[in-house]
Amino acid sequence: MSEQEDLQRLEEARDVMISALAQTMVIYGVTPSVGRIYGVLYFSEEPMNLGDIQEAVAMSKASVSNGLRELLETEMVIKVWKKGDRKDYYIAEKDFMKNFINFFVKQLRQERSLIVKGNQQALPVLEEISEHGEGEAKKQADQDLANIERSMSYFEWTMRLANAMESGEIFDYLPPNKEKKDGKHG
Amino acid sequence: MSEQEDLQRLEEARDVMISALAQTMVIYGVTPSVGRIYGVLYFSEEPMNLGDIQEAVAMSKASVSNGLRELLETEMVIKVWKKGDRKDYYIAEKDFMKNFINFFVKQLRQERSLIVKGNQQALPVLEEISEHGEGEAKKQADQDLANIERSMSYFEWTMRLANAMESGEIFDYLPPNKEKKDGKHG
DNA sequence: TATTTATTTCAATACAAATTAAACAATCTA
DNA sequence: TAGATTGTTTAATTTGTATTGAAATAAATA
Repeated sequence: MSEQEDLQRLEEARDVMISALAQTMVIYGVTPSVGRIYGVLYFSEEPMNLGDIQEAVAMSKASVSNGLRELLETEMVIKVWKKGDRKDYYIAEKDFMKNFINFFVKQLRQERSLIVKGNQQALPVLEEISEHGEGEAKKQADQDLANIERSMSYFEWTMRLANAMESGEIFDYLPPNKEKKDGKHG
Repeated sequence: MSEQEDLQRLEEARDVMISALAQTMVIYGVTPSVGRIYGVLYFSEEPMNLGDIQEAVAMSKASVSNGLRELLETEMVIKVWKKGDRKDYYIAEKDFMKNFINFFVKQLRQERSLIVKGNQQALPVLEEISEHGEGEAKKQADQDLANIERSMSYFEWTMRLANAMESGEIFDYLPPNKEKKDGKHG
C-alpha cells in the first residue's frame, strides 16, 4: 500500500469524522456549514487562512468569512498571525470541554435573563392585583406570583451550576478523567 | 378598579411572560409558536383542549396539533383525561428543572452518539495506517487517533454529568434551593 | 351502522435562513 | 500613489422549514 493511497484513505476517514462533528455542532446552534468549517480546522495540523478553508469546504468566500466570525465570537476558533504574512490564519479550539462550558454557561444566562425581564415587566401589575384585587383576578395573580417564585428558585440553581462550570468548581464534584492506565501510546 | 379591569391587565401581564417563555424555548429547539403553546398551558390553571389552545394562540388546528405532539414527545406537556369528555386535555409540565434535565441529558447523549459513530467508521483505517503506514500518512493517522482519544475522555465526563443529572446525584453536590426564609406567602 | 366530533395527514403556500456574486473597504507593496 | 491582494458587507437568490386549509382518518355515541 503506497503512502499516496494511505493519504487518500485518510482523507476519506477524516471526511466522515468532520461530517459527524459538523452535525454535532448543529446542537450548538450553528449551521452544518459553519460546523464543517470548525471540523476542517479541528483536523488540520496547521493554521489555515480563508482561502485554504474555502477550498477545503467548497463554500463561497462570504460564507466562510461569516462562518469564521461566528466561530470567533463563540471562541470556538482563534485567529493567529503568521509573521510576514498578510493573511489571517485560524485554528480550532480543540478543547471540547472548554467549548461546551463556554456555550452552556452563555445559554443558561441568556435563558434566565429573558425570563427575568418578562417577569419584571409583569411583577408590579401582579403584586398590585394580589394586594388590592378581589375574586378571580386576585386568585390568578397569586397563582402567577407563585409560578414566578418557583421559577426564580430554578434559576438560582442554574446560575450556581453555570458559576461552578465557569470557575471549574464543578470538577471538584465531577472530576475530569484521569489518563487511561492501559493506554496504548506510541 | 373593577375586577373586569384587573382581569384585563392580568392578561396583558401574562402575555408578556408568555412571550418571554416562548422566546426562551427557542433555546430548547422549538419554534416560537410551539413555545407559545407551552407558555399558554404553563399559565393556565385548567387543562386545555385543542380548541382552547387554538383560540389562545391564534394558530391553525394543524399547527397546534403538531406542536402539542412535539411537546408531548419531549415530555414538556402531558395529556390528561376528563371523564365524560371526548376531547383530549393538556397540561404543561411546570417543573423547569425536570424539563431542563430531560432536554439536556438527551442532548448530551445524542452529541456523543453522533461523534462516536463517526469515529468508529474512521478508526479501523486510522489504526491500520498508524501500524503499517509511513511518513506523513502515519503522522496524520497518529494525530487523529490522539484527537479521538481526547474526545472520548471528554465524552466520558459528559456522560457522567448526564447520569448525575438523571439520577439526581447532582443535587448532592449542587443542592436545589431551600424555601425562602422571608417568603411572603398568602 | 350512521352520524357526529376530534385529531392527524398532506399538498400548497408563506416565511425565514443560508448562500452567493458582486461591490466595497482596507492593507500592503513597489 | 497606483496596483494588487485580502477581507467584509450588501442585496438577491436559493434553499429549506413552518404553517395552513382541506381532506382523510379515527374515535365515540346512539
